[in-house]
Amino acid sequence: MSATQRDTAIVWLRRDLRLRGNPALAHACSQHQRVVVVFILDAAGEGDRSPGAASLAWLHRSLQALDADLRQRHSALILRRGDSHAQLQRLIDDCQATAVYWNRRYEPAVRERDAAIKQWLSDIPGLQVQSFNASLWWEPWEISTGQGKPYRVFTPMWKNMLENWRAPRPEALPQPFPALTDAPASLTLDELALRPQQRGEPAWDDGFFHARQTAPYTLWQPGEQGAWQRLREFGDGALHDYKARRDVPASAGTSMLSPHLAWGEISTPQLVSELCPDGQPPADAMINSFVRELAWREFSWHLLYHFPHLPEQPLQPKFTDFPWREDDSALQRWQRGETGIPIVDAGMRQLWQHGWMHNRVRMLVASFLTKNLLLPWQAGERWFWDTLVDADLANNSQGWQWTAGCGADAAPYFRVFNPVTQGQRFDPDGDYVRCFVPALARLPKQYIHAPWSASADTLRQAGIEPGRDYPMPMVDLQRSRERALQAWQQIR
DNA sequence: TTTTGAGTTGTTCGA
DNA sequence: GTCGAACAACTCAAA
Repeated sequence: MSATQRDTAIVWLRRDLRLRGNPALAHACSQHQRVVVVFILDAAGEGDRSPGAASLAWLHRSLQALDADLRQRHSALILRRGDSHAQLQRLIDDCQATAVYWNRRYEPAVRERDAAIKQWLSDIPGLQVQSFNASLWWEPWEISTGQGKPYRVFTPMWKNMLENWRAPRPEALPQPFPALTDAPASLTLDELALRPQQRGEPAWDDGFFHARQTAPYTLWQPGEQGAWQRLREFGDGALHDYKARRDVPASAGTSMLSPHLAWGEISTPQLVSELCPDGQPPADAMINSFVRELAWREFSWHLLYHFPHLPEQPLQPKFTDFPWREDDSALQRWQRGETGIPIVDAGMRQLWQHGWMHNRVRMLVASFLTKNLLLPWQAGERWFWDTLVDADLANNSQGWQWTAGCGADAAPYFRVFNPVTQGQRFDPDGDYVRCFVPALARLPKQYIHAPWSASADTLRQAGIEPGRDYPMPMVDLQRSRERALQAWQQIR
């Protein structure tokens, strides 16, 4: 086809909200004169996994940033809402498009929807339709065990990845970027009603982005530029002590790139390319341990691809009969951070205030819910899905299954985290607890993770009346641990 | 086909 | 306080 003024490509962005390292966009810009970048809000198209409230609050700002980046290049982001196929069809007509490109997603419901859309669009004469890989280092079908089966254990997969090292080559920013003339109709960002205020709710997301940010955590900056800024800060600082510091929730020693990754403002291939520029496995131990975490993300996505029931059903079938309890009021106490276990409550309150929780604490609160309270991991997974700005179907499901012990790894049955011991080990001065549970701020550090062990005198001096200022523990840690081990015996 | 080695992130107890 | 052993059995992956 000759390149005429009407030679228009549509780039359908979803969870790849960036201009750099974006294969669909790069292809469109190199092959077509006019490029229309569209985002379609299609809740129904995601099955019962449309983004949660916290994710939507992030999405609002990410789309805002993307539009600003495009406008700087004399283009713009076109916004639509509704059924993806219907909207694409309309947009194709609106701008006489000759091509539609997008980057692949791997969530079960989305895969099904996208396959149908690809089929329908491919039947339109003269329309090119192509999908690309923008998010994964390895496609799920590109790596397997010697038997040709998908990996169900991380370490052998990581060994395979190291032995067959793949150096990603992310696409450069299209230069010059094609200006958008005769822009098709677009909704305004406010019309998508992604922020709570626009749905008539209180502005509960303020704490995510402006007010009450609590040290040592800094402001989120959604969008591609924010992602690279975060990477620079991490690369200049915490990365060099990553192995030890990543476990200390009070020190912000993790990359905090997860929401940027979840929305594709930056991608694993880009990160690997930045961190391993010589095209070899990292020689540096710190970089190695961080890249290994990125490989875990790959592992999770591969698992979701090969086992699409991962978000709902335990990977190990014997757990179908596990005697989970049903207790809505206990679930609610956990959700609100009122369990009476300081580090658990600190984590749940951090989640509520910031839309994010430190990784180590995620394990602790998940272990507490599934082992000490014996509540189903699916209930925790759903809460995280709604409250995390980095909610990611594969990582969230995989992580919860791992903690519950029904997932893909050799979790010994006896691994039940003790939140007091863990608090003492990873938050020795209690800074993290003090930060998110201010009622305990004046308690000396030897009691901060177990206020019930402090004398009445000590509590009084710290200004704490148990049950009024801070709840009594909702379960006995020792007894609930034993109950969990007994429950495990039942399905052995 | 069979065998062998190994498996992210832990806790508790007793010396 | 520190340290090593016990805590089950199973599944996965590779030889």
